[in-house]
Amino acid sequence: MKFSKKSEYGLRALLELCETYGGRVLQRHEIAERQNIPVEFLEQILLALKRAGLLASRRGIRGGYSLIKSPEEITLGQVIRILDGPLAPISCVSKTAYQKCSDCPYAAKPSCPLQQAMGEVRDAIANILDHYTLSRFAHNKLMEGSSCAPSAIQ
Amino acid sequence: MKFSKKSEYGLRALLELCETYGGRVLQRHEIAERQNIPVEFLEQILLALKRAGLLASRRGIRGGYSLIKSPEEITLGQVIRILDGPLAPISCVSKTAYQKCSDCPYAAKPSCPLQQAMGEVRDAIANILDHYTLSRFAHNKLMEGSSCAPSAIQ
DNA sequence: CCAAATCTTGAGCAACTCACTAGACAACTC
DNA sequence: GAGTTGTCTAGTGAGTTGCTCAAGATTTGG
Repeated sequence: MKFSKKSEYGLRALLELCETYGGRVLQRHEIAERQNIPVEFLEQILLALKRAGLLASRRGIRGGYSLIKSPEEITLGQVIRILDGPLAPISCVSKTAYQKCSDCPYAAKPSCPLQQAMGEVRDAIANILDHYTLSRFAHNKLMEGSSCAPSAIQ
Repeated sequence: MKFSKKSEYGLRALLELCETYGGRVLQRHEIAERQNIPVEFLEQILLALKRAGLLASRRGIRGGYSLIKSPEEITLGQVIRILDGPLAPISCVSKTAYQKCSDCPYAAKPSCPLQQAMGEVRDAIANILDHYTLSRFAHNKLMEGSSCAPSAIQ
């Protein structure tokens, strides 16, 4: 039940691109250095985000990437779906990539316990991530004392 | 962002074991057949659940597995954590298996955007699964018309 | 127009994980 | 003590993840 590095890197890269939104372009190595991401891997991620219409790019010596959608319009859910595929914890509850369970004895019946439970989980995840805008996401970076404190951890 | 087959099979197996709770034991092949699960794989799952204290087993010709905790006391969250590991979507927000991000530039800072967002997701997932008891889970099987209808799907 | 810097594309790969299999062994019942 | 069950350890093939490499296309500066 993990998100991939791809999503993580993608979101961190967008954090940088948010900062220069409307201004200059960022080159892949700038993003890579600041965010500590292997540059060739980052490239694949940026290209995927470009194909999805979030970024624009320019080649050549003054080239680089830039956000072309407002950070208000982009949600974490969109980004993760682009890079990681559907959010649903099992595919029989996915709204974007539904697939019937092949081996589940309840697949044919009117109600499946697993579908019921996992559907709730899917909705909860989507509800958060599809309403979490990039601008709110980037804003967190600036706030102080909002606690990553490892005190609650064990 | 998927749950493994292991968790799925485990939950489906527990559905069967719920039915005979307090009564007779179930043999692995009975569970395997009814739930359409490869029997040797199921075995590993049942053993893990046994080691975690949810099941008891008996060897020999009258052997088999049985639930030893009440379905009211077992939650889906417990089961999934036993079989799949922590629920957290990235390990720096796990409460049961925290690990500091190695490469994240915000790891040292007072607040990390990713941690903030993923923490919310973690809490939402845990909130559902840690309050979803096995007895409520098993109950869904019996209800009619609660709709797995693929109408809302695309 | 040439050369350097950048993005673009596609292929490749080592390590890991997932889903499952196999086989030797231990314990229980009749 | 024979047969039937669970227990344990190891292995394995397919697929995914995370990353690298190399050959191109495009832009700009000189």
